[in-house]
Amino acid sequence: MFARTCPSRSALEHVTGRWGSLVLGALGPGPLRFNELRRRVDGVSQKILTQTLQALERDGFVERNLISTFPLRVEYSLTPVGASVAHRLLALFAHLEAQMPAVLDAQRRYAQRADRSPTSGDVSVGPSSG
Amino acid sequence: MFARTCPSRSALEHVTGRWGSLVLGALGPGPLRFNELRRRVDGVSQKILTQTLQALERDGFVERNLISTFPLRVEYSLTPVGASVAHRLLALFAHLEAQMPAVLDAQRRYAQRADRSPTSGDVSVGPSSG
DNA sequence: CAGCATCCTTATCGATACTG
DNA sequence: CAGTATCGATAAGGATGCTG
Repeated sequence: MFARTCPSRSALEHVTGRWGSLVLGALGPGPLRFNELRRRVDGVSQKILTQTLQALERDGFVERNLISTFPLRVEYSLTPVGASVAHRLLALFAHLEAQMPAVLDAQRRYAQRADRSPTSGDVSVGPSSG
Repeated sequence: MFARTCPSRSALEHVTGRWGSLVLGALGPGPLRFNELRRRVDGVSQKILTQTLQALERDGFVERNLISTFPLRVEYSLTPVGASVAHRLLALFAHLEAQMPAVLDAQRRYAQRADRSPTSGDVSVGPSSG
């Protein structure tokens, strides 16, 4: 896993990538359609969501169900393997949220130890053009 | 967590980022020095490792211990919060590795459903210039 | 609604040189 | 050894227009 040549590295990158983890987490409670997913995973663009879903489908974490009505409908759901991964991701999310007070406190203490200019921290999450 | 404006998103990105997760996982068993870490997290450059460690230190997941000998020595270790996060990450890693046969199988089946050209899959992990 | 193709901007990353 | 600073290549990501 720590080796670059290990095939699990690419799967890990899909699962833990910026969007992969959020998509898997969003699908945890149940199936979602493309735009539902897009609203849930706030900030993701159509292109990136498509890419992410394809990578996750290729790895067998996500299943794509095409419903050929009009307008077109596509439902994404977790496979058993994907669900087991999502379960652990959601546990990580919850744990991380629970630790946020400690994290924010650590960030404040870190900012004081060295004189970082107030704008140099990475608080940026992109422009509001989502 | 799924909202872009939530401060936990940046922490999540550090924890689940390409290198953040591997660094936290590598520090799980015990403290490591900079270059030990660099060897363990195969493929990471000096610059990126520095960046990653600084982000993790800022969030309070990693502690940096400077030992002012000659040559200079720095030991990185997990904080209690970092350890709890790393614990869950390592569980995820192990689970992911256990699922790799299923993942590789899914990738093969996916490649057959649509005629992806054999070289278009993302197997790239960069050149061998480590 | 769901997704592809294209262009273009921006961030990521790696190689190099230098400090302590 | 550990880390900073800078530069150039590359890849990720966003905006737009088009298809079914």
